[in-house]
Amino acid sequence: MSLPQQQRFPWNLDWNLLRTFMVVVEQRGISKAADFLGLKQPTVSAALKRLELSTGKQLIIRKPNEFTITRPGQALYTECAKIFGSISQLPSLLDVDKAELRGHLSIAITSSVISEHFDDFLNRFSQAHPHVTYSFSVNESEDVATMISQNRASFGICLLSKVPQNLNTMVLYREYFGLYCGTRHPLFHAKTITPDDLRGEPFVAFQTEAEGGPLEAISHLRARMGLANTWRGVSSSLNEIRRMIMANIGIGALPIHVAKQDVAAGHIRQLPPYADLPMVNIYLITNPARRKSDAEAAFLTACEAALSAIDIEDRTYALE
Amino acid sequence: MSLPQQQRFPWNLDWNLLRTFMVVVEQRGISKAADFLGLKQPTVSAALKRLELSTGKQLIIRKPNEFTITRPGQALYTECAKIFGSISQLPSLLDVDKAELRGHLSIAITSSVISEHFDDFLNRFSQAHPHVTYSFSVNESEDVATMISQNRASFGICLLSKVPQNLNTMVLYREYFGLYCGTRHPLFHAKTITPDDLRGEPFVAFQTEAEGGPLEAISHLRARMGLANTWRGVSSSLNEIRRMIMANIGIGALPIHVAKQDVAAGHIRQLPPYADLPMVNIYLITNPARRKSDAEAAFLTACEAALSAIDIEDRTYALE
DNA sequence: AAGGCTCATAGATCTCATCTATATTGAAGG
DNA sequence: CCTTCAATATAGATGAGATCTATGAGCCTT
Repeated sequence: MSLPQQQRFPWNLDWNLLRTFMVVVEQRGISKAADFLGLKQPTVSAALKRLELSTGKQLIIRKPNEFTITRPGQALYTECAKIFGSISQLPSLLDVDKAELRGHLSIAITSSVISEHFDDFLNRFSQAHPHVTYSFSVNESEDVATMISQNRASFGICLLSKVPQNLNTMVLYREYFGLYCGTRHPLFHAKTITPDDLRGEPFVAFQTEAEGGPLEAISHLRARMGLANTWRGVSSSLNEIRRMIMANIGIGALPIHVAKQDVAAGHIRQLPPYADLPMVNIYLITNPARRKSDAEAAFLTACEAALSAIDIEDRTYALE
Repeated sequence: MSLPQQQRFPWNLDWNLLRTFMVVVEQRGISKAADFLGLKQPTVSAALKRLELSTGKQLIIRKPNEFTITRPGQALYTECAKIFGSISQLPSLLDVDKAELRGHLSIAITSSVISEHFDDFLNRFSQAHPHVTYSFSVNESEDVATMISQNRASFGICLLSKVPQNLNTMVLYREYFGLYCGTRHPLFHAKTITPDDLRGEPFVAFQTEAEGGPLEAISHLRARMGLANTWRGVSSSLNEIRRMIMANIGIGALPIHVAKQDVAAGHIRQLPPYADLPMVNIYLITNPARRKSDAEAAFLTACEAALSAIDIEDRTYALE
């Protein structure tokens, strides 16, 4: 449970000590800093000692005659001064009018995005800002990335075969893909299924399973299991893949957290393998060059907050 | 004495509340934040209330059912997240090796820089870093600025007629210029001196007193007092101006804090006017495009700290 | 209505930053 | 060599205030 010491640092640290340290450096002395701060000398002395304990570095060499700031101390001072600057500007930053947030968000998204977390977040954001409007355009992942590059939408949500330059990305969630067959498939009612049973089976596939695409890993999985060499059905839409599996056009891959309810309802059945399944990241991408509207900025901020609060493990959708 | 409320903000604020606020936003709730922080709910509730009191803004609308972050709250969260980020990176930042700072500082400076504060700072810095070496090249202000633009020196110290684009500047100190005459000048022993006594008097001048130069204000002063139309001596060096004044080549302007000791020693005498004297800033200029060495970065940091500690009023050299 | 969430409030408690007082250190000066 | 001075460190007392427990109030669900 305990994180490495490095990670805990900002939590254990008393942030006010940074301000005190800044003053000590600027006033060149503990006594002078104490005067400046309206405190007594032992107070500041103790504070500095606490900070040195937290950082694990000697920051200032202080003797009756000497007062020298060590190299770590110099570096720390620079940062403290910056932080102080940010905090100084907070009042004016907060002085935005409280008018209802208005504006429009155009979101480019792929069909296969299914995430409780994201729906939940969207719900909360729309409740908090009832005057923000939304448009969703559904596209293939590649086109989503292109639209964001061309600044034609506020954000994109899609799969990525490689993280593009010039775009900011954050991982919304992760999913695993498993193989499934429909009720009409002979294997659906088999007692046990061995990997060999899949040999030569026809299959349906996402267009993005092609070599070089973001779902490339799925085609590797198929190759590993020895399925047929060519597809029998193809689509870029998750819903159509699901339809084709249930219609028994072929075996196909689905995100297991999406398939789960269909499995529970007895519509489809998962096939081997059950471990080492391909994992895929679903990204929210933005164009840093875009001049963001208030609504877009607020959305991004809220989204970052939401993602910070949830560990990536908890946004990794696996069978529990 | 009391600064505007805005200025006091970073001092009055408990910086740790920023961290708490960040968690409240990310966890979407006071109770959840309390769990996360290992505290109890009323504690966090009180903390948030304190923060809202400090900022003077409602940050979160919290009711048993509702949890909405206001616009100021959103803005604050963004900043808090940034600050948290900086603090998280502190440990690695402080992990610089403690080896003695070495390196060289090449400083381009004008002749007329005379400042206890700067000498004092330089002394302390050189004591703290005995292995740093220095070279001073004395040039006219304009050339100093050019050298820095061309990245041919670490820093420059000079007068500026206008603050240049593309260079960072900070005011080292301010000085006032007064008019002086030497012992051999008839006015030196006059009982009283009226402004009219200066009419038509010959004078000596800094080259930078020319129209458009940084000391332009001095030529305006001369015009106001009705001195002769053309100069009798000119130099870019303060020492030579001083020499010419004492040699009675003409009346001349000197920084009053520099002239003070000569006045006290009976070498020169100040002439009217005694008020509304031209004020001049002496700048330390740096080239932001320069890739700074460790020594240069440390020097700048230390210099910023020193300047932050001393109010500009106290770096304004006037007769006290 | 009852139960279960949420957050706010009140009062008790106890931690810990701050204080006063004193010791230590090293330099400067008689 | 022994003060004096000016700085920092240490020790112990004190008190403000952050934290706790306990309770109340509002709102939703069952």
